Amino acid sequence: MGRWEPNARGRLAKAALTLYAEQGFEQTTAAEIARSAGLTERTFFRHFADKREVLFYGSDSLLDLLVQAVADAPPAAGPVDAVSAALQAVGAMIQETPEPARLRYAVVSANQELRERELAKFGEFAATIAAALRDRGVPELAASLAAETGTAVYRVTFARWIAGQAQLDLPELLRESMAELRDVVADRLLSSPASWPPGR
Amino acid sequence: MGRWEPNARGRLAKAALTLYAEQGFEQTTAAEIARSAGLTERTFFRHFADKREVLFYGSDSLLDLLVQAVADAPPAAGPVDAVSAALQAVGAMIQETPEPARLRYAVVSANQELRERELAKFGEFAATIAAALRDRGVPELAASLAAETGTAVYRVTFARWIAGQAQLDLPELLRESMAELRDVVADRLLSSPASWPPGR
DNA sequence: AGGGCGATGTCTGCGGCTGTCATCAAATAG
DNA sequence: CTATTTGATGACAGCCGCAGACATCGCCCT
Repeated sequence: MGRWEPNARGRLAKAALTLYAEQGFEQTTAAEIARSAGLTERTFFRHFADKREVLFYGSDSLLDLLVQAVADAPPAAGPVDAVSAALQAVGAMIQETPEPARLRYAVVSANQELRERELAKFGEFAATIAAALRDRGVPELAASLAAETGTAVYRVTFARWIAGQAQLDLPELLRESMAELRDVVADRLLSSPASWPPGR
Repeated sequence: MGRWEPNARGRLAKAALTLYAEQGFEQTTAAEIARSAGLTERTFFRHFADKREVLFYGSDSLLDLLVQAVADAPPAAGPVDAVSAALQAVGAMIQETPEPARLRYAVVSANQELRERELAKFGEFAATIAAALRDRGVPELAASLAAETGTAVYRVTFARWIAGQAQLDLPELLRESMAELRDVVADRLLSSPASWPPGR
């Protein structure tokens, strides 16, 4: 056995999620988390840039999954299909262990700063997906739109999955949402007068 | 003349933008902004919840504009058209005074915390738009998807407008992006093998 | 056996942010 | 016209998030 217990990062992440869930994010100090994991506050901040980041431990691996799934899509697949497949891959992985996901979602939803950080993570996801699409030869604008739209669909759908007590299949829900989006976007300009919308 | 100079909030916002642009967000203290506006640090935090929020002074009025534009769309217009019109209205308003918008964008882009806050603001916009769509009778899922997708399109397009040195017409760019999104989403499933994407 | 290395602890300090109370001019009541 | 209330501000004290600097100490490599 080493000088220290192994997996300090993981212990901190676990302790943080527990404490945040028990007593709230704002009511929990970094020193408290560290103590709960048998470490000091200073060490906490060596492993995580700030008090929020500890809740997103492991999200990097999802980035790899996204990139891989986009790259693995058949060459003939359009950008939206590639993104859809990537999101379904993530959805399937999340669904494997729903309980931590639900707990994390509850904690994040309860706090403004955490919601902001989560949106930033989604922004990173979108940027990564867009880059992977460009690697497939998708033009810049189409790649950005497909990636941003895809993450937006994921957010909306994940919230619905949580609200449905997770009895539903997340990848299946994602496919349905993508289909709904296609219909909604295609429905535009139906029976609208020539003078509207404004502009040419 | 009153006991104090008028418009403390506006003075703080102006001083903050100037200082953030000159020396960076992190290098600027709240006390410095307050002093620059002839006030104290404590008063700064009475007017703005935190150091980031001061950069988003006035964004509430955009919310009103969005709600109004969605409500004013013709009854026959679909949700995506109503959202598109609302975004164009915002784009037109932003375009009226491009310089502050460009400066603000540069400051926000340069700092992670500020980018997070901006995403949170876009999230509020999306939630507000979705509510306005539901008031038009649009079903929950379609409203959320249209609103989130619309704000995503706005973000991508605004960045392109800025990058183009703003010689372009923002509402026009927004229309083009919406058209591109429609094409990209409609293109899905073209010539993809039956075994893909996974699932039914 | 010795020396570098990496993860941690300790100490110290700044800045963001808040609670609390005092102040004072302007609006309002009587 | 005076008394009172109100609302914005200042002054002061304090917690917590977070970071720099330095010491410690097992582990690994030679």
